[in-house]
Amino acid sequence: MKADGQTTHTKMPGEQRKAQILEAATELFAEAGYEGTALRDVAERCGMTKAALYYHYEDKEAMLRAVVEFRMGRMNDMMDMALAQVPDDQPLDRIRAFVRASARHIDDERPGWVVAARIFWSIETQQDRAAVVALRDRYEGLLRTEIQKAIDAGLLVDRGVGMMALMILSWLNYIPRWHRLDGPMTSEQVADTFLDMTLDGLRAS
Amino acid sequence: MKADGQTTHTKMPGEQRKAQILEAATELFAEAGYEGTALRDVAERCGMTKAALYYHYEDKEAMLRAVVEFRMGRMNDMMDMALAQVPDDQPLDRIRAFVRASARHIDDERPGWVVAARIFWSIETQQDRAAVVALRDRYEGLLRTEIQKAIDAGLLVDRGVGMMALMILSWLNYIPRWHRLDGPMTSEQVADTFLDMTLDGLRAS
DNA sequence: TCCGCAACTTACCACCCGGTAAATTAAATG
DNA sequence: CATTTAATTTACCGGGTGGTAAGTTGCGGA
Repeated sequence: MKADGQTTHTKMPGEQRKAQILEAATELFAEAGYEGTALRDVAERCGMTKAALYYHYEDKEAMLRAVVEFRMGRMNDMMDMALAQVPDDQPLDRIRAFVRASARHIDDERPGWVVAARIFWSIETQQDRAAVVALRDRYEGLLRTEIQKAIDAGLLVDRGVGMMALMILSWLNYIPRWHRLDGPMTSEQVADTFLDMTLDGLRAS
Repeated sequence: MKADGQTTHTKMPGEQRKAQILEAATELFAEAGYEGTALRDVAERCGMTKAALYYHYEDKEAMLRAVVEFRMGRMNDMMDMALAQVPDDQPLDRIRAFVRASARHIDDERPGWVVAARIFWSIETQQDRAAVVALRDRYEGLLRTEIQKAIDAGLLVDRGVGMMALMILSWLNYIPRWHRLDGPMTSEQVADTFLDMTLDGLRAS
């Protein structure tokens, strides 16, 4: 029994705790990076001790792996849902759906996005890295597929699918670098504007 | 005198040493980040002791500040030189010169670029941060100026100078994230392609 | 020649990190 | 109510970090 009258720590079922740790770690990793985040801080945010984390995750890197895989999976799920609502034969609309859904995700779950886009490079283990890269490729592949379809349908010029996708993904991924959630535009509006510019070009006719 | 027959450490004039430290720190910061870099490693790469660093720089953050300010200044110099070679009344050519010079810089001095573009966020002190942000704004301002001139000359449509600059800077800044120096294209070629796409748009006429 | 100062080394400190072992607690089970 | 076990705490460790104090080296100038 505790000597003083401090609040007794409540216990939680393992599954619930793991999820809680995952979220805390996501936020902290996004703020301070993987190496910049101390396990003590993760524990504190969960209202428990650092040592207790080791009951749920083998070590720090296992935590990182879990966080990244969860976020990447979630991102792919979001994209699938967004694309499912647009007819298969409207590639331009599907591209816009992809871009919009990504931007919405950037605003709604910014820490999660940051982890999936930036922090995952901190994974050192070759095997884990490969698994995560595969998920990332899947996400990017969704966009490439639609671009290819749009080219085949004569809707877009062919500048090389890879380059075209890369340019869109570049300004998309770069949004969280400068966009403020309390600013005048949502990320979705920004992405919409960028996509218009990308499709129509900046040159005066 | 040293007890054994080890090579006596050569001394260097302060200015030269400071530059050497700056370069070593730049490379290490770019590789492992600010927090991920140990001062001992910086010292080792310079062939000296960790403690000796403190003779030249007050502390680690002062080193970071010096590194970032140097790189930002250099970047601005490069842009000035590149722009100086294009007539003032050819804003489209000047935009291309800006983009190309930036891309060349990305390949020629990648660690320096990484420090100027990413690592500088590690500066905690508000004052130092502001000074560096000012240099960054100056760089971006050069592009915005040319875009505005191009709009005024009727060469570009007006989608908002800020947004237009932001889109170009996005894919530019994102290049080092994926581009490999040993790959098939130079960053300059990539940037050239991206700029063509940005100006003319992806949509089939 | 010797002195002075710039440039450096050695030795150390306090602190924080990730990780571990063993004891302890809360809660479900019979 | 006793037992079990999942969940957690306390106490600790080795190692690496940024940073400091005090002594040492070597070169340049009077």
